[in-house]
Amino acid sequence: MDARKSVLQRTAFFKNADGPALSAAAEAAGELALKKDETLFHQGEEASYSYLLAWGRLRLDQTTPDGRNVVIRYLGPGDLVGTVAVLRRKPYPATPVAVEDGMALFWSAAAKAKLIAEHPTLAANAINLIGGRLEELQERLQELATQRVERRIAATLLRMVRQAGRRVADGVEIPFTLSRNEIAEMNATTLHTVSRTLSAWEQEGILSGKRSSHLVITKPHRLVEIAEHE
Amino acid sequence: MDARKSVLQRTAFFKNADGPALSAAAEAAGELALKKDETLFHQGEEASYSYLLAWGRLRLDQTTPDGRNVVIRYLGPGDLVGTVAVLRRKPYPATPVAVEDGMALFWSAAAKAKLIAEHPTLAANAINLIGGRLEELQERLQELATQRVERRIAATLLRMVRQAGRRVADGVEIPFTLSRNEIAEMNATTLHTVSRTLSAWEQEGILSGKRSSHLVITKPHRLVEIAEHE
DNA sequence: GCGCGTCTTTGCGCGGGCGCAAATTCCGCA
DNA sequence: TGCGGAATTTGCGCCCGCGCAAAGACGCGC
Repeated sequence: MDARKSVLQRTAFFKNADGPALSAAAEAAGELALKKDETLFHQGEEASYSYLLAWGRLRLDQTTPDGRNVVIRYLGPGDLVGTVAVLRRKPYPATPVAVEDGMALFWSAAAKAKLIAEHPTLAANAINLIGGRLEELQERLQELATQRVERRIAATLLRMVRQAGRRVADGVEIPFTLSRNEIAEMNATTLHTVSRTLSAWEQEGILSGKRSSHLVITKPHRLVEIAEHE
Repeated sequence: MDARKSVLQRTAFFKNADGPALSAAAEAAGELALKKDETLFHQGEEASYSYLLAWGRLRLDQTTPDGRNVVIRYLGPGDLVGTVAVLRRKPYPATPVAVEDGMALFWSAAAKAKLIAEHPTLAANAINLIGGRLEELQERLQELATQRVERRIAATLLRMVRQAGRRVADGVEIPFTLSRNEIAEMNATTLHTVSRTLSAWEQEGILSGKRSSHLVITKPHRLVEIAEHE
């Protein structure tokens, strides 16, 4: 239990939370081990549980009625999952899929609502987190609306670096597998176009890493130029 | 003051709020009359005030570094404006412009934070509202990513009808001026393409209303077909 | 080590919708 | 009522990026 509390304590959602809040949360929580490619829940299901990703990484997918897929965002340690749906009493709007092994804590809808109602700090933190996502989506919407594919891909990679990047010998690494298709679904384009673009960048020595090996950005400044130039 | 309370009482943000919450809110609030084309604040400014639109209608604009404009959404009576930025202590991410005369109530950042911290009901309502916007944006992102222009425009008009539509003799009216350019900026396209599309629809008798007169959708079911077909 | 399946690369052609430009219509206002 | 400016319509050509197709590379299990 104390181990769990120390996990919670490090997350943005529990930032500045007092002892009682932490204890109540830790007691009411369940734990769930996640293996790569497993899902936490499915888009459209009734929202019964709210999750907090302790470690690992998730891809949040949204499927269109006609079966196409869009990647809404990636989630990392400390991120809330399914919380908005639970608090709004609406079906989950998307499906979170593990892209690597991980672990999540979860609460029933009632427990989560109680937690937030009784601890204003948690409510404020939730608003912060959700608000941040809202603004990120607004930014992406703008990109999608005004910029061409190459710039969008550059911006997306930079965003991944910012959110999950890890320094390595020859640059910055995105520390999990990211297929061409996934990059395409993040950028409203096709895997073909992504492939062509990344090939060109590899030629220029901007990045490297094929297949299941992780992407390494060797010249982040060049990506910034592409994302911002004109 | 009581008049103000009765205004507040009807909004989603104050839903289920108890007497003390309402009184505190009403006392701390300022009032602001809005004329068409006036702005509440500007994108990039530090967020000092949080607003609640009492009546009227706003268009939320986001400008790109290179001067292009994107319409994030329209806001109607009862909507919160600038609240996320205030609570996150970040600059306003967009600019709200009045598209018709209206009135807003406003609170200082400190007053708003206090209000939410002391009244869990308000916190829950805020999460609901912000969460709803998040999900709407996810839906739009998906549309933008997977559908062609014609379907996106249809979906946008239907959304406007849902949010602000008013029944009239020959169909449903969108009760404020909506230029071709504004529709374009909502749909990541150009006013030219919007013009062509609406012209075609007018030929088919799906809708009518030119220039400064309001759009009237005469055959909403046809729009639904276009938005969903295939 | 071999073979199979999946992911990736690359070529090619086409088309949706942008960009530019000009004509036209409508509105507000004097 | 007439004028000036802004919004809208429409034409036309071109280009980005999709769609299809096929080949190639890599990884995994047997």
